[in-house]
Amino acid sequence: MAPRTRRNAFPKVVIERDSESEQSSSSSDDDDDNGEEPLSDSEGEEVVAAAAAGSGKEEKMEEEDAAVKKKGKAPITISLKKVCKVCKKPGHEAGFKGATYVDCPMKPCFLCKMPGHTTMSCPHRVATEHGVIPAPLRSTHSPLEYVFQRQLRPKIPPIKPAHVIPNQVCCAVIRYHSRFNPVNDGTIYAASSDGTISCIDLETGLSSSLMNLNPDGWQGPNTWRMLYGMDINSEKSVVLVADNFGFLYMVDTRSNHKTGDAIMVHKKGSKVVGLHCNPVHPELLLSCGNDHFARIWDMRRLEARSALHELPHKRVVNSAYFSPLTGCKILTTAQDNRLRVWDSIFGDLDSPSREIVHSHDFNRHLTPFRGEWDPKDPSESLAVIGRYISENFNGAALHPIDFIDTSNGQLVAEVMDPNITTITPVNKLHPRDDVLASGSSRSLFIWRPNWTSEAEEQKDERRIVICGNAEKTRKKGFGDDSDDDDMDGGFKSKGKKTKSLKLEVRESKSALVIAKANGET
DNA sequence: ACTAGATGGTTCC
DNA sequence: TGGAACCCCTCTAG
Repeated sequence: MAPRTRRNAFPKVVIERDSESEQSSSSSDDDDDNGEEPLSDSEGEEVVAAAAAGSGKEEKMEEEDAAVKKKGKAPITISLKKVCKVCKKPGHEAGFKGATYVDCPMKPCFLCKMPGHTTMSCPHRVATEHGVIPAPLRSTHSPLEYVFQRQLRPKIPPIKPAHVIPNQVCCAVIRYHSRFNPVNDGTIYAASSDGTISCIDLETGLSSSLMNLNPDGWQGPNTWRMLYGMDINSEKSVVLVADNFGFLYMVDTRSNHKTGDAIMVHKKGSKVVGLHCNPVHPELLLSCGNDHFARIWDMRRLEARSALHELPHKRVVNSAYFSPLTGCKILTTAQDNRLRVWDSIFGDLDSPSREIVHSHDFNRHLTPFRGEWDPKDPSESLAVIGRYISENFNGAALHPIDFIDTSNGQLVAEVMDPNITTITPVNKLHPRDDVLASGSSRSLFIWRPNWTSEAEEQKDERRIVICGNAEKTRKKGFGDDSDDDDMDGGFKSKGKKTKSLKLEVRESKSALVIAKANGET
């Protein structure tokens, strides 16, 4: 209706239908020159109309018309063809078919980022090793070591403990919101996106401010400093934090005052997202950030451009951790869908010992994924990390939590629960108990091994698939469960019914801490 | 049952 | 160098 009433001053509207023969033009000076690609000639708002197949076409066109009146642009093609929502081209469709995601064939593989195949047929997806890129031989130092690596090592049976995978949900909290930060015994040091560090006493609930990077308040985004990376060096009694402009700050935990000047540890203006103090060598600090680098620093000589080593990545580095027992290995998670492992910080650090392709290429709405070491693994090879792309699991699209042997890239276990459909980018294993805490910004789950009922193993033996029962709106056992006593530094809710709690999972030195704060406090 | 919007790194101009 | 457009598997309020 509306298009017919338009005058010559309004742009021509060409409608393309799903079948090529059915074409109509609503403009008065119709010249049928619509051989172009349906959506190639305009700004993109026509896509909306194109997607609106079926009902409401006329209303859509009226809206379209109104938009055109405002802009006075010409000409516009409205396509009623179905187009791929990813590449906007007809002939195929991407998206979920049931619980299976069908990839757009026009895009590179969503997993390994290489062209020529889709995620479904990606060699890294179907390979047993889950896509490991082996260490280059030049990482060996001497001919002797080369011989050892090549000829002797494979014959030595690896001492690999049987990994215990916490795979059953024992309590779950969905919908919580909180930003605290690391915890140390009865106190929490919190680094905040408002640029402050505060110290909170868990007994009294009182907090004191240690540092404020925005003393003048909001002066615009160019000056507002936000804290991201944080760790505590208890040996040196300092809290280390880093901001979104590439600078590192230190606060003495005894005097609760800032020590020294800010040090530029990453490219000026780039976000420093992770700090980790070496668990064995207190003088070593690891940082990572948005400038695509992870850097190893000597705490005794901390100044700009004085890093001991620079570990380059292809994309932003989400996290970087020393290994928990010897502190000799490094595990990083980068946004190029690769976990990287350096086997020895005292060896050749020019290139990673291994790159493991793994889907953690988060979209911007998610907390960045962080691969973390299993602190109980004496071989320092097991790592846990949430997976971004989903798997069709009995008709449900689930995002498992992967346990990966970083020595060979093998997927040891994938943990999931049919009731948990959310992505869990942050996962933490308990330092001694077989407990996994996993969560995102809005949810938290505690997993334990399923000893009572046998885990349902798929025919594929290398994988363990779990069926559990999570209570979606209410947690059970947490706080009432005496086993939780061993959560160092955490505090129980003393038998109270736990309703809406704020939760934060964090580690302090070697301990997993689950801090719970009642909304009242 | 549907969609807009929050959100941030990257790329292109 | 800065601004704008772009972006594949979210999540949820409306």
